[in-house]
Amino acid sequence: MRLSAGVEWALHCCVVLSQAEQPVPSARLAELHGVSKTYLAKHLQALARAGIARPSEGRDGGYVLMREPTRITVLDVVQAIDGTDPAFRCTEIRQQGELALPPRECRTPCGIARVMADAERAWRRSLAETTIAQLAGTLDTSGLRQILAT
Amino acid sequence: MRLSAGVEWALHCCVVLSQAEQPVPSARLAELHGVSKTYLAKHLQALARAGIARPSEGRDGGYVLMREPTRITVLDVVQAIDGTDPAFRCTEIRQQGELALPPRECRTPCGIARVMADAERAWRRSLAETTIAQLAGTLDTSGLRQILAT
DNA sequence: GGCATAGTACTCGGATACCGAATGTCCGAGTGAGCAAGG
DNA sequence: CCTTGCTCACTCGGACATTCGGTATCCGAGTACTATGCC
Repeated sequence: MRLSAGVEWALHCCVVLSQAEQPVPSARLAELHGVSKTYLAKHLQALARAGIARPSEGRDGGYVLMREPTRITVLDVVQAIDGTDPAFRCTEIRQQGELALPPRECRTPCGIARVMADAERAWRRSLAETTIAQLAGTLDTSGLRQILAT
Repeated sequence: MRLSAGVEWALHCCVVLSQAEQPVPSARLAELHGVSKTYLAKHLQALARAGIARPSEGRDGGYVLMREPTRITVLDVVQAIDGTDPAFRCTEIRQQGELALPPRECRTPCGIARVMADAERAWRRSLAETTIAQLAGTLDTSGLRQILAT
């Protein structure tokens, strides 16, 4: 199980955007973090599709957060980049092969799928407990604000 | 984020093995579940490397669980197949690019990495709460035992 | 009848192709700001 | 001085290569059972 590197990029970008008063272009965000400009742009598009950031075009354009940083959770960003599909997908192999169960015994979810779903719920609940604002609060943002002003 | 299909296969196989009194060959396990024999064999090797199942060779050989089903958790199986590497890997981009932090401010883990690690801990804790024995207890094993006896 | 031995069929194990998704890159369409000219 | 139109640089957005891990397969090495022949 592997999480896309874009998740890390997007989270850092959201922290930066939470401190910015003006739109920040994707190329600028990439420079600030030392990552690929074009590939970061792709992930920022995902943030826009999810309603987390809003792009503005033309000169002096860039991305702006659409909600207060206190109302954007880490889970929101992770799901925007990585999608909302569950990591574990039950293929119902209990209905396949020699010891296949009859369909009428499969009205309730497979026990294995239930355990995996519970674990992912716990994972999502944990991620939803932290907001972008809290992340920004854990680090010194004075230097960040100064750089953004220029 | 996507979990290997082998995880589902391995969990089902462990449930079957928990009900078997004799070694069960990998090819037989594949038939029982209607999955690829050779690919399942690969995952069973992973279970063996993790000390969950033990293979015996030669005729009438096969796999046997190495511990009581009550002492094998779902997490054990998931980590045997999927590995123990965390899904989120911090690449320390806070030390890269224009707003790189000085190394002395990076003695403690990045706040983002901490949040992600906490979530994965919650995920693992949830998976560790269920054992193979409990999974086997949720379904009717009479038919399974009968098929295994033949 | 008991035992040694050779045969055999069955098992696992690692080395080898294949495929899809994540990663990374490029160029074109669109837009807003700024400047210049005219009133 | 204000308005209006144009220009232009800058932005995003989607379409196009490349790399890597998961998926799937095959054949060889090794072993335990079994049948057979001998004592």
